[in-house]
This record gives sequence, structure tokens and C-alpha cells, in this order.
Amino acid sequence: MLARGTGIAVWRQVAEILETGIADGEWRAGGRLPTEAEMALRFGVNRHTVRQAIKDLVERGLVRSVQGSGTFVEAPPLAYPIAERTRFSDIVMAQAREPSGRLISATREVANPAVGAALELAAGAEVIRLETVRAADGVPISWALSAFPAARFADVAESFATTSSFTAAFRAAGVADYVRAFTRIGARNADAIDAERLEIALGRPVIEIEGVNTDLDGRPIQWARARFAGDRVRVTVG
Amino acid sequence: MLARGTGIAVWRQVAEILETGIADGEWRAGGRLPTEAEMALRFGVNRHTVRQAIKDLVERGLVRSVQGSGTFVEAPPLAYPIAERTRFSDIVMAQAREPSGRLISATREVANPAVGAALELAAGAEVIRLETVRAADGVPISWALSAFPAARFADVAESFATTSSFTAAFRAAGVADYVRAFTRIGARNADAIDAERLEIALGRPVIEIEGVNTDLDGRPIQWARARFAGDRVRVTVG
DNA sequence: GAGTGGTCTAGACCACCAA
DNA sequence: TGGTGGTCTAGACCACTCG
Repeated sequence: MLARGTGIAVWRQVAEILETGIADGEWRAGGRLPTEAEMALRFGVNRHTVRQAIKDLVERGLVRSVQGSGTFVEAPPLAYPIAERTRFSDIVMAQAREPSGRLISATREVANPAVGAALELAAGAEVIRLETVRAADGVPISWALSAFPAARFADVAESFATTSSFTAAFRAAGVADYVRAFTRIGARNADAIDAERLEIALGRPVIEIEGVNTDLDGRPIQWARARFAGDRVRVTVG
Repeated sequence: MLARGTGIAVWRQVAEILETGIADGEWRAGGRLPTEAEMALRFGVNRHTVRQAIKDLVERGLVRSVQGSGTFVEAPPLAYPIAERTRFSDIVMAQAREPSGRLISATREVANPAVGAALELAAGAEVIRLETVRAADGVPISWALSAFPAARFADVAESFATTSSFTAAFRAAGVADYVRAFTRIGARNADAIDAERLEIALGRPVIEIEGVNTDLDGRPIQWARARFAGDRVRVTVG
């Protein structure tokens, strides 16, 4: 089982065994690993050595430890292709996962210059500003700050709150289809807000995507800045 | 100094103190922190507690531990804006760091379909394929796989090997200026090759950027897929 | 060879979760 | 209340770097 004194650290071997077990489906996504004490006994190593192995898996995004509860297998990263027609729920469902969304806050306010320009609004025009979190199988994938022209989408907050879908909210406002007109991408490390919204540790990688959607006449209908949990998605563009 | 029994873990307090010291310039980029044993003594904690604090800083990319040598302060992340005219050396020098480059391999071969299409080459046309690593102050920032139309840039490998600059290599081939025509971005975790080339740990975040440069007539002159050390750069697009 | 970080063990207590 | 992961200490030995 474990080869000692081979130059390969014992904790790496333990991590390797656990990783293989996860890959082989011995523990499914969302499932719980044996307790640290149990693994220490099983592998014949100290509990701290098991902890070091688990810490490695946590860093690599394979498992998640919850104090008082256990260590759980994380779902494999969600493939997230950004294209002209990107629909969160379609992407998630295509991978046999359950999409959901949550409205954090909704306000109506005068657009700041940058957002106003992106939405091609007159100075002083109002927008509906939403903060939302989107998840797959209940695990947060991204959180976003969105702005919609208030004149056209006065009820977007209520629509999203009931349907968890921007597509549905647009349809309710008479926009049957829409496309992505502009995309800007960057990578950052999670700040406190990212960490809280996405339920990830401070400093974990976050992919930031800013974009504008337009209706089929080319009129901007949504500006959004979304931050994705880098460990849970594989974002591709192009 | 340290407040025990306050609900804030001692190792976090130690990490906080070290982080503040780094931010305040007590230890400069590239400088060495006190040894683990010395810090344990100074803070009145066990060496393992210091190790935990250091591990946290390592994960967050603030310091780097070298066995047998010490723990060193990492340089702050390099701001890397991707724009129509992106020149590695300009970006690095603008931040008072020293750019360098290294040629890993150079081959001449028939373009694969995807690269051939990106470069708008006829089927069967040849490309020069380069593997390069780029660094700032000697620390690897990115490594890239590039392809150039062999017909126009037969000597690009030699040019790059001597100048460490694609801009210079293009100029030698009669292309005085060029622009970025296409960009695709994604995030991944370092595989073994990424880790070796970038001198980072397996699984650290890597930002992948695929792009095509064209001359001012719009003819493609370079296809490249670059992978950036996510801990060392702050890539922005748009 | 002296000094550094890396690994492993051992034992204790705490904070948190679920029942 | 019992079990879980989180923290901290203590001590030992190893692997590596550098003069």
C-alpha cells in the first residue's frame, strides 16, 4: 500500500490513493470521505499526515473540508464556453447538473458613466441594478452585478426572483432572443465578497467576465460583470 | 503581539504580521524572511505554527519556500493588459522589471488544420513552431507555443534566440508593426509541463491565452497559445 | 558540516455540526 | 452529546543548499 523511504513523501502517496479513489468513483461528487482518524488508521499513518494529503486535495479543488461535518468530494469543473448565445441554464443542464439562481439585491438608480455608456443610455437615465448568484447542483458557480435599462426592464428583478433566469425575464419584457455583443475577461484572486458569495476561500482564483447583451436589433439590454469560481468552472472563449 | 484565545487562530496572526511586514517593505521582493526557527522564537510559538502561517502566504503567492535555503518574498503580480498592440517587453519594462526570453525548441513542420486555418495557410503549408518562455526579473511569467508561416518567417527562431523579442524578429523579416487580431482566453490548472516551464507547483492556476497577430495588411503572421503563471500576473483584456 | 526547510509522529484541546 | 475537522505544541529525523 504505502512505500516508505522511497523518496516519495507518505502524504503524497495518501493523496494519490484518495485522488485515484475519487477518479474511480469510489466516492462520488458530493459524497463524504472517511474521517481523518479512520484514514489514519487504515493507511497506518498519523492523522496529521492524512491532513496534509487532504490539504493538498483541497488546494487542487478535488475535495472540500467542513468542520464538524466531514470532507466531501467536489464536483468536476463545469465547462463554460462563452459564445454569442450563452445561457447559464442551458450550459449547466447540458452537463446533467441542476441550475439555480438567487437574487441578492435589487436597486433602481442612475447609471454610472461607464455602465451608461455600455448600455448606450442618455446621461442621467436609470438602470435596474441586480446582484445575483448562480449555482449548479446548489454549489455557487458565479456571482454577478448586472444593470438593465430601467425604462425597458422595470420588472426584471421580480422576473428573475421567480424564474432565476434572465432569459425568462427578457422574454417577459418582450425580448424573445438576445446575443452577447461585447466581452472582457480577466483573472483575479478572490476578495472577501467573492469568497462569501461563491463560498470559496480568500485568494482562490476568480475569473472575471464583463459583458453586454443586446437584443436582435443591437440595442443593449444588459451589462454584467460576473465573477466565476475558478476552481469550479473551465471558462473558454472564442 | 499575539492575542491568544481570541477566536483568531495564532497562525493567522503570524501570517498577518508577516504580510504587513512585506507590504511595509520590511522584507523586499526577492529578500529572505527570518528562518522558521527564528520566527518561532520571536513570536513565542511552535515552529509548526510558523510553518502553517508561511504555507498560507505561499498559497497566496506572497512568498516562496526553498528547501535548504530559506523563504523568499515574491515580486508583486505583473499587470498584463491584453490589447491590440501587446508587447511583452514594453509591459514588463513599464513596471520597472527586466524582461527576458528563452527559446525551448524550434521545429519546421506542416501546420495542423487548426493552426493552418488561423494563419490562413493553404493545406500542407509549413510553419515554424517555437516553444518559448518569457520572464520578468528572471522569474518565468509565461510560456508559449507559437507558429509562424515558414514561407515568410524562415529565420524567426534565430532572430528570437538572439533578441528574445518577437517584435524584433518580425522587423527582421520586414514587418515593422503588427496587431492582435483574435484572442481566446481560458483558465486551467497547471499540468506537469506548465509546472516545469513556469517553475510553479502542479495545479496552480494558469491563464491560457490563444491569439493571432496580423501585419497591418491583415495577413496573419503568428498564432500563439500562451500560458501565464496566474500567481504572477494580473491579466486584463478589453 | 552547519543551517535551512520538509516530513512524520504523538498527544492535547477546541469549535463546530448533527442528531 | 458524540463525532468531526481545526489548531497548537513537542520532538525527531531527513533532504537539501551553501560555504
